[in-house]
Amino acid sequence: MTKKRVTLSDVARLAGLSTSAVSMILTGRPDTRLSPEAHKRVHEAAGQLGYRPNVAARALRTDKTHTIAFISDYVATTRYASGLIRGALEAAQAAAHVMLLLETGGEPAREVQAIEAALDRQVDGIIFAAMRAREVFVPELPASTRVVMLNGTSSRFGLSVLPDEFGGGRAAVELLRAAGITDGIALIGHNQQVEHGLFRSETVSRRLAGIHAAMAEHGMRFAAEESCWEWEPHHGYDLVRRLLATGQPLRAMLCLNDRLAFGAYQALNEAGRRVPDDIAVVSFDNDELAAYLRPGLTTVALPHEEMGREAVRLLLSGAPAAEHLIEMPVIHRHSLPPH
Amino acid sequence: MTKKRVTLSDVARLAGLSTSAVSMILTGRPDTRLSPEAHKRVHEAAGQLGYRPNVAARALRTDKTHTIAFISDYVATTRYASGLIRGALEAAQAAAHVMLLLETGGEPAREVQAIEAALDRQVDGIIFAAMRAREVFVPELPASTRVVMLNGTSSRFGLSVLPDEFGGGRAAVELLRAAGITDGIALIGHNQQVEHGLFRSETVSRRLAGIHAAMAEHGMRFAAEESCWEWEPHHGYDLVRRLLATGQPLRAMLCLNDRLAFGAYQALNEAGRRVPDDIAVVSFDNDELAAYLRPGLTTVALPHEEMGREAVRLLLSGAPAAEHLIEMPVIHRHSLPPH
DNA sequence: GAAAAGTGCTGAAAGGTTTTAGCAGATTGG
DNA sequence: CCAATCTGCTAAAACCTTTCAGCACTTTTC
Repeated sequence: MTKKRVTLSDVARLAGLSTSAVSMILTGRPDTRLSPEAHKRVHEAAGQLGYRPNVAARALRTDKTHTIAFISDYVATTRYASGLIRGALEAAQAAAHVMLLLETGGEPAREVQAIEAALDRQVDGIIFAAMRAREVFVPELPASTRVVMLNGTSSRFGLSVLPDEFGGGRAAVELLRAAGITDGIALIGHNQQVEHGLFRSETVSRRLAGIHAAMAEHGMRFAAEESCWEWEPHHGYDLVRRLLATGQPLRAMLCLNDRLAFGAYQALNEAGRRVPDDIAVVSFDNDELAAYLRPGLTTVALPHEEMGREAVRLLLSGAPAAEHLIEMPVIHRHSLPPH
Repeated sequence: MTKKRVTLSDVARLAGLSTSAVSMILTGRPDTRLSPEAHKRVHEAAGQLGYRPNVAARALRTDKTHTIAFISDYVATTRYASGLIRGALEAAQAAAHVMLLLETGGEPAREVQAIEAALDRQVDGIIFAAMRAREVFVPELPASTRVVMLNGTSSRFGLSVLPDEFGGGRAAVELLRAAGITDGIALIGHNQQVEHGLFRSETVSRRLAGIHAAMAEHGMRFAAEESCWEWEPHHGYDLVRRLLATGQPLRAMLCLNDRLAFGAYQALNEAGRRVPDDIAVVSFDNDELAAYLRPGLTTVALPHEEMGREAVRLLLSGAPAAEHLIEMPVIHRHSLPPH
């Protein structure tokens, strides 16, 4: 019933060698001088017994666990999380590592607990993920611990992975231009406070900066800028309804995220305006929603999976502190008129 | 720079006791006879040094790691995953455990790898989660390993957690009755094959069984049953469009999931039918979508978080093999007429 | 009043691995 | 031919914890 695990010394016994020899051969140390014959015997014995090294024992000796910790503030509240997690998981698996998932709810006390839990298990590195990009508080940590910030920044840890929001902002404007739309554009979700960095995330202000840079470059101006604090569908709905009621002529809506765009669709629909013929819509994030809308929403995607992958690559590669920007690809669907 | 970790013997030295004594005191063994004085000194020393036990060393000795593995076929493809994961994470944390996340893509080879990776780390138990409830293939495993199936079943492991789909199906029908709707109901997404268990998941057929049981009980019959294989928004859209074109009088749509309902809304909208006044909609899952629709979609929720929580509770409690059904709560929004 | 149980603690073993130092014999360099 | 180097391998230490057996008494039990 309770089959004992097969250990190094079992293999050694079967191969007729010492455990040291077996260890060296199995771990593939380069400078070893053991005979090819010995190698063969050991591998055969290991295979035959189905030997698997005991990670705890190995960790004790080497301080390496082939395990990383993914500590995030929220995992489920936002659909964004799963992309980051999946990307990270994929890269970890590719590097033969395993991933510990920890959630803190953004509470400092739980952050400390999570870090301790991770450190106790001697993880090889920690990824700190924020679901909304922001400056993140990170508790005290031994200097030797490798850390990368994912979708967030920290003054203490310079190695971070962020979406290239500035480029994404530009891309959205270029999309409109390419469709021949240079005026009658409304910006939905814009928020004055954001630009001044008083409240919201760093990345959103970069998104706006990219948008404004591209507009200025081509001498374009928004026909309207509608602000709101939160970016949920009903905010988009309210904003666009109000905007349409003004009777102002409009050719496009540039929504700051897909949920706002979703609300915008609802309002446009109610008003009998057809997308994209009467009015075009461009947005950000590539939420799951975007594909469900009719017509499909053209949007500048948050490259969550790629960000997750890059984060663990950086973590494991020993890269120096730097800010890594991941391109935001545009997802072409049908909310822009063909050109 | 490289501060060495503080170890048990550091604490022992400071407290003026042996490591054994310190170990006993710190692990809080009940039968120990060490003096209160000693307890005090040890706790003080440990606190002062910031001692944290080395989990690897402990695991080596005790075979307990306070770590569980969550092995799922897909984590990100479906939004369902995050609920399961969050629930599991929450319960694990509450029990001072930590969770390893592994993904297999449903491929047997990767399943084997995932299990080995977990076993190598001597996890205290494994949760096998399926994103679509189904019979799951689980590779060979030492008999001593505790396993619970989450949102799926396995012939080999009888301990499983599933949504109470039968009850959920009944609840949906009761919802319609309570709103005074007993005829003119269309079932959207129904699939003949499903009921015969030829293809799709066990749980979906239970959902249908619950629906039909409740209908039969009240002598109700569907005015229409529209079938399709996949349950994405555009399927719902097509189905409902076709159905409306028949001109058949209808009072409600019972959609088998929220994405179908989403498509149904689009088709109803286009046809100028108003929800819930002209026609009511009830659905299943409580997808994120459901809250975004206007009017909000009343739906019978998949209790993913609670399922995740229950799974780790069962895993850690040593419960015997059994099928645990979690109630599907109805989420009242505004797609049914008030009564 | 002898055996048993209690007291407060310690030394050593065990758990499975990696790594360092080293051992005897063979080969090479000068 | 002596020393140095190479060769193929092993013994033992180290990593940090938990647990078992015991020590040298004192107290209780019948």
